[in-house]
Parts: sequence; C-alpha cells; structure tokens
Amino acid sequence: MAALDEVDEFRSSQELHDYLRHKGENVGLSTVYRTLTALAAADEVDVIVREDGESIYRRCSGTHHHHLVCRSCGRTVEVEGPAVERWADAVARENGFTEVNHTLELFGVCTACSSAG
Amino acid sequence: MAALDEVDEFRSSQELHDYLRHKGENVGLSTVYRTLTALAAADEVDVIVREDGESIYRRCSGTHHHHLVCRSCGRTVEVEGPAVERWADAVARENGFTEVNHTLELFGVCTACSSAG
DNA sequence: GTTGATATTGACAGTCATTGTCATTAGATC
DNA sequence: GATCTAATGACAATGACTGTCAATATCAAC
Repeated sequence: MAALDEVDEFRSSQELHDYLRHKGENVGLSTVYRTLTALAAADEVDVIVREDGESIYRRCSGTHHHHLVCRSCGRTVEVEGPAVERWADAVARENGFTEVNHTLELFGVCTACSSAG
Repeated sequence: MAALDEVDEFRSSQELHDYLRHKGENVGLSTVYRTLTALAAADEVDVIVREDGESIYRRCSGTHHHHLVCRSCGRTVEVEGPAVERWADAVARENGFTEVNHTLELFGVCTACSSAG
C-alpha cells in the first residue's frame, strides 16, 4: 500500500481510491481511508487539510517541513523555514502556551498552471 | 448579526446557531451559514479550518494576523509575524507561484487549561 | 393604506467526505 | 481440511455544509 504513494503529489482519499480502481486494483474505499489514517499516524505520509476541509495526503521526506501547493494541479514543493519555527516557539512561550504545534501551508498557482489558465 | 459575534472565541456555524436559538432568536441554520460566509468574504470575521475540517469563525481586528488558539478552551491570542509574511512571499516568488495565500495557525494549551488539566 | 416588485429568510432535502458496521475473505496454525 | 483471527470491502450512517423554494419582510409607487 505504501508503494502506491508513487504519485508525488497531494491526493485526497477519494482520488487515490479512483486511481487504484482504474489501475485494476479491487480495493475498498474504507481500506484506503484506514490505510491512509494509519500511515499518517505513523508519520509515513503527510496530511494537510485543504481550505474546503478535505484532507489530502502525500509521501514526504521525514524531516519537519511545510508545503507550497498548487491549487490547480496539486504540484507540491517542500519548503523549510527555520525562522518560522523559532518564531512560533517564541510566540507560544511568551503567551504561556504549551504543547504547541503549528499548521503552515502555502497555496498558490504554479508557473505551468498560471500560463495555461 | 454582526452584533452577535460577541463571543470573542472561535465558534463553528452550528455552535453559533445553537447559541442564537437558546437566546430565543428564531434564526435558521442556512442564514447563519450565509451570514458567516458573507462576513468572512467581507473580511469582517476571520475563518480558520480546524484539523477535523470544521470551519470556525471569530470577530477579529482588521489587520492581517494569525492566531494562537487553546485546543481545550478555545481562548485565542492574535499574533503578528511580519517576518513570516516576508518569508512566505519570498518562498512563493522563488518557486514561481502566484496568487499565494498562506494558512498559519498555532494550536496549544493555555496556562489556565494546562494547570487545570 | 394598498399594491406589487424585490430581497431575505428558514425549513428541509440533497451532497459529499468521512466513519461505522458487519458479513466475507485471506492467512496462519493445527 | 478445519478453525481461529485479522484484514477487507460493500454498504449504511453521520455530520458539516449547500441548494431549493415557498413564505415573509422591505420598500417604493400609487
């Protein structure tokens, strides 16, 4: 199953399910959800929640990073921002918050899509 | 309607609807959704998408800012990070992305809740 | 005050991502 | 092959959100 994260772009559960079905795999939607949730819990894939509330998944490098995602085609660039991490920690500490994590994602339109559309 | 954003914490549409009904207002769920969406479009309220995909709304200051939200009680601190904005713009430009916006929220546990729990 | 055009409202049904259920299936062990 | 157990997949259920549409409010013109 992990071998099927060959897409290298963020995909929703349903898209992955369709993809698998069209490849001939007879796999159930429930199993896709179960597997993705399990993989996400084990930090084997990254999850982000899109603006419309749908969760999308992608195979990623193990290090902490964020994403620059094309709204149109899903192409994804992994980006790092050590300054942001430090800023987030500092802000949390100043306000007495603990167990802080942060969500930071960039959504835009990539070169290919902006020239096409 | 805008006067009912007196709660000062992030609330979902449904929570706001319940709140209004319990106050005796005979307001429909559709109207709550419509109004919140309109207010959000007019930048009168801030929207963030929680990790479970539910959208929550809050009356906020007009300037661009982000939020440090207590996972337990919902208490919210508005925070600013000009450095983050600059970083996001730079990253987007370097990768040729346009129409970029970013989601950045910090979730943690505030002092009161961490000492209580 | 009444009429009529127009916009807003709210009850309700529909949509869609996600989760729960449960009988069936696959795989291991005897 | 029999049996036990865990994983699977078809399908129903949930819940947030959106669409529909008749009823109501608003308001200008008469």
